[in-house]
Amino acid sequence: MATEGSLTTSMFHILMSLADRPRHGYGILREIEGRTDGEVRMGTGTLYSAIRRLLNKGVIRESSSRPDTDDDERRVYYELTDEGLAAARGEARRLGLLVAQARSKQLLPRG
Amino acid sequence: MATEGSLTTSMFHILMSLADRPRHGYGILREIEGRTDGEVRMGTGTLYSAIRRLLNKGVIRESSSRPDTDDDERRVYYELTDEGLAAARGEARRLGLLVAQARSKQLLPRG
DNA sequence: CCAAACTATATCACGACGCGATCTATCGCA
DNA sequence: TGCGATAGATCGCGTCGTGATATAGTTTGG
Repeated sequence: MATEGSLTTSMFHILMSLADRPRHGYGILREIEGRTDGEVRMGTGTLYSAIRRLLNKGVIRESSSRPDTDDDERRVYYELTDEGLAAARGEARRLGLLVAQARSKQLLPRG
Repeated sequence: MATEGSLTTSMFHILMSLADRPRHGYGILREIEGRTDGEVRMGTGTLYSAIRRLLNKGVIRESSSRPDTDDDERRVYYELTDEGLAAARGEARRLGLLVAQARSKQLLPRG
């Protein structure tokens, strides 16, 4: 839709994963699965193509920080840019409004 | 993503419009714009192609009920099916969880 | 000790979807 | 009469999600 700066659900999930700390691709996958109790399972095709697009948009970047223990040299770490944090907050705000509207339309309990 | 029965944001907006009463295409457009304070403006390309897909999915159907006043014979009215109401509630619930997660990641005020 | 499962990244092709542009036609109003 | 709003519809382009497939190192259970 013509909603400035809005993100797809996949992209928002990825930004949410990176909101608290840098993570690598596969780690993002597991964080999403864990956070959503296994309800959301992103495939690697979705993940890596979304990462490429997010890099191009400038909302994430490769991170040089790596864990001092349990590292794996194959990993590529990513982190939010300032624009990425702002984009994530904007999308969270939009979704919050959407949920409030759903509640007022009796689509949720305590509406 | 591999999230059973999930809807795109456009589709969810349309189902929300139909949650309280049947509406016609152009009416859905204006309801969305009004409900979101003009932040979301869906084009007719998005609208009518989404309506076709929602009809095919069986979540909306053409409605025979028409307003007794201020009608316009050009209009085509739509309403939610039982499956459509369930789908809208499911999506609202998923989005609510997503917003709660965003809040716990400090992406929203009062998090 | 070896196979299977897991970790990790990456690409491809297909289909679904968003979206602006464009078209046709009617309606309400000045 | 003429113009803007209402109303529905389609087209093509570009974006995106997705499963399949490939490659390869690591861990773990039997």
